[in-house]
Amino acid sequence: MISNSRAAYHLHDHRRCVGAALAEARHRCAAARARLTPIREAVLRLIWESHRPVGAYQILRELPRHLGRSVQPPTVYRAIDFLVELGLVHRIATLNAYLGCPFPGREHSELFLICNQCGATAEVGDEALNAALAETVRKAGFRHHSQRIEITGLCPACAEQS
Amino acid sequence: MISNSRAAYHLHDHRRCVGAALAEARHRCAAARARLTPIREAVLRLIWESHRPVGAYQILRELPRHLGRSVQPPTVYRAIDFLVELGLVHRIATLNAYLGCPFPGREHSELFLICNQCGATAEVGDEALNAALAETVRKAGFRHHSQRIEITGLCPACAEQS
DNA sequence: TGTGAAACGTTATATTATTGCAATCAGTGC
DNA sequence: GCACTGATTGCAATAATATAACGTTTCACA
Ligand SMILES: [Zn+2]
Ligand SMILES: [Zn+2]
Ligand SMILES: [Zn+2]
Ligand SMILES: [Zn+2]
Repeated sequence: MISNSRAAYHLHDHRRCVGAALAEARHRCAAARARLTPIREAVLRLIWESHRPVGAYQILRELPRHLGRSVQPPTVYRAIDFLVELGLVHRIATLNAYLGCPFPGREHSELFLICNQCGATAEVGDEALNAALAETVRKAGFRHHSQRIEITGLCPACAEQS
Repeated sequence: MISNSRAAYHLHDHRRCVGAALAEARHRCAAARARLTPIREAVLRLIWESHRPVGAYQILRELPRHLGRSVQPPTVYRAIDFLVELGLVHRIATLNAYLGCPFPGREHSELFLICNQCGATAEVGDEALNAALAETVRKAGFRHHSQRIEITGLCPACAEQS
């Protein structure tokens, strides 16, 4: 099992999260012969400002802080699509929002733990869970392409307060 | 494990699906002292015309067929919200669409198998899977309130053709 | 330096969902 | 029956999210 729940829900050195995400982004772009343009990097940095999913129009509003100028919706959506395509960012469908992937390219369950108190969202990958899910799906006669698991509840930090 | 994949993906007597859904709706409304008004019933019937999720504005466009007159978006959304609240309908977040629940009130995994060829979508409930998922979530220190699992791929019927 | 594909700018529009308030309706107690 | 009350619906406007279409610029590569 792989998870970033420690970082997502507790005080930590978030600069390391950002640094790792950017390094990984550069690495994966190079590997895919794709370009991490200023706009794409600015969007990625903005998404990585927290462990909370960010909406496209929030990105649109706040991008000038990172980019020095404003852009139009298609530009933001193109950057998001690019980052999602490369596996650097996930779309959280129930929130219509986007979240940086803490471990691009590694074992994935597309499993997200969304705190509905503070909004912090962790990602978990679990091989055993994937196997159980695949088996359930297979029993239904279904050919499995992609999956997405969104859990809402209380993160450890918020649960402690209540 | 409970599933409606047989019905969802193959030829069957769909009138039975509709009849069961309506009977269940009446039953649950009575139990909750809620009213299955003509609008709500028409929306439920429309959603149950197939095993494919239906968008809110598609419902809006087609509702006159069932209701004899047209309505405005808030009316449709209110009816949908009511049906979702009662567990008679599920929202498929990745499609922004709504699907009738084949077994309201029973064991739920909120697990949907969406065929991206024909659009037919089955629902599965699996206690073992729920347990595995709950355990994974618990290990991350998260307090689990609700879940939603959306799988895309090929249904048995479409897989056979390819 | 040319050249083609990728990236971006710009305008407009599509799609999905909600707010706020007034009018109406259904049941309840008298 | 009749007033009261909360639920439901009508209606107009608007918010929030996402995409289409097309021209221009940029950039890797030859
Ligand atoms: Zn962090
Ligand atoms: Zn990820
Ligand atoms: Zn059916
Ligand atoms: Zn269901």
